[in-house]
Formats: sequence, C-alpha cells, structure tokens
Amino acid sequence: MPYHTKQQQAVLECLEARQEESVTAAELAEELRKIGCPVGIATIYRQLEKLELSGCIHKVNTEEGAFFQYCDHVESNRDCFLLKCERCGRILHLDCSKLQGLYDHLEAEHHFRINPHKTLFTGLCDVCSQKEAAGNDE
Amino acid sequence: MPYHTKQQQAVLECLEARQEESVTAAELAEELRKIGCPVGIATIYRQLEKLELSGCIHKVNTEEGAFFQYCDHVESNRDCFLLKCERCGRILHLDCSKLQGLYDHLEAEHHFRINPHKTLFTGLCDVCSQKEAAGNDE
DNA sequence: CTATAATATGAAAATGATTTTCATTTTTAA
DNA sequence: TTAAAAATGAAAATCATTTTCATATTATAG
Repeated sequence: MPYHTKQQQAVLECLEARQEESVTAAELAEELRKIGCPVGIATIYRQLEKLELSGCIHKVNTEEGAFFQYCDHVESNRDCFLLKCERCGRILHLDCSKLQGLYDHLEAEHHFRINPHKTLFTGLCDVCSQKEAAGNDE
Repeated sequence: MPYHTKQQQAVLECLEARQEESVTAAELAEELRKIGCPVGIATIYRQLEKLELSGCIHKVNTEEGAFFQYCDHVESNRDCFLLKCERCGRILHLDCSKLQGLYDHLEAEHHFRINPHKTLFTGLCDVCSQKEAAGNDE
C-alpha cells in the first residue's frame, strides 16, 4: 500500500491550487521550490503518474510535452472535455451535452468508445481567434 | 524555392503507399532503408515537416511520440477526423457529419474554432473493445 | 557542358523531456 | 524501537527530435 509523504501532498495541493491551469512537470518543480518545498523532478513525475491513475488529474500530450491539470470530475467519467488553444497554449475544460451526444454517437454508430480524459481538441480559443480576426498578431 | 530531391519523393511515396497506416519517423527510415533508398533521420524529419505544412500528411502527437499519416483531403480543410485506439495504437480516419456539426456548435456557442488536423480522439476501437468485452486480453 | 549560387543531405552532436538506477531516507506497522 | 516496505533525489540513461556543419546535389545562367 502506498505511503503518505509530504512530497505527495505538496504536488497534489499545488495542482489543486491551480485548478484552471495546466502545468508541466518542470513548472511544478519550480513552483514547489519557490514555496519552500523542493521536490525532485523524478518524484514529481512519479506522483503525477499516480495522480493520473487515480483519476484526479489529466495528463495531456502536446507538441511541447505533457501538461497536467487538476480535475475534480473523479466520479463522473464522461463529462470532462479538454480543449487546447494552439496559439496561446492554454488548456480549457468544457462541459457540453453536445459533446457527450457525439461520444454516444461514435460508440453507437462507429463502434469507437472515446476516453474523454485522453482526448484533446486543438484549435483557436475565443481570445486568440478574436486577435487573429483583428489582425493584431505579430 | 525548394529543390526536388529523390529523398523527398521517397518519403512521400512511402507515406502514400501506407495510406491507412500511421508511422513514426524511425519506421519510415527503416522502411526506406529496406527498399534500398536509405534516408538520414534528420532529412526524414525535415521532409515530414514540409509535408505537414503543405497539408498532405497529418502529424499526430501521442504518448509514444509523433505519428505521421498520409491524407489526401488536402482541399477540404474540415472533413478529416482522427481516432486513436489507446490499446492497439492504430490511428483511424473518420468522416462523419455529426463531428462536423459538433465543430460548428463549438464555434458558434463556445467560440472555439477546432483544427481537425490537430485533434485526436483517443479511446477504444471496435476490435479492441470487443476483445475487452470478451475478456480475452492478456 | 561548366560554373556557381542556392538548397538539401547525413553523421554526429546537442537538446530536452521523461525514466531509470541506486544509495539513502522516510514511513508504516509490528 | 526496529525492520521491512516504499519513497526520495541526484545523477545517469533513454529516446525522440533538432541543430550543426562539412559535403553533396540541384537548378540555372553563361
């Protein structure tokens, strides 16, 4: 059975505190060091893996490496959708019955059972598409 | 302006020939070496990048690294959907108006403009979910 | 058919994220 | 208190991808 350690708790708390943000392992290490609780990078990866398995965080793979994000939808397995803006890099959560409906459709008609936790929609977020429309992008 | 080289052509042909399959850069290198047209791995990456920019292949990021796949949907920018089976690793293409409808909805209601070429649905494919149901998985 | 300037190539080195190793420390439970 | 189980951290190892740089190839002009 797993032991309970302060590093474990620190990593989880750090992710909880940033609820809406997705962070990299390196950013977590930096943050923990800053708040006076340095944790080795190897341990951070180990804890992130555990947390992902337990379902309370998401791991999302991108071109720039993996991002991790706290998610309290532990109970309901099917109502958490991830969007990544390919411009600003932000990762957003979205609850939308249409998405759920799509997943039901994919399962019923195309025999593909989506794992919402692993599915990352990529595109342009609100803010960035406005910027792009306005043409004020460098 | 870009020069035309045999390596360039070899990489493209190799991808075209495997239309339905997604391959890694290393697999491409191996394949090209086998058919007597060895191409350095750096060149392969360079060509893959060009091909992706030109739109005739997809690059898909996964836990196991990047996969590349030929796609002839160059003209229509919005009708190609990628599904990855998290069990067998296969990447499938899917055309489905419901998906398109969902993207329209996301744009209209949630102000998020999806890039279908970058969006990877992950889950269980037909074959693997049957296997799982049957319980005959190792 | 040269010459040459632009571009592409490949081997090897560099990078960077992630994982592994292993000696040491911490935790739990007896 | 102690001993086994598990966790930790620093450093080394991995591994995909990118960069460097000397060399080769390509297109084009003469």
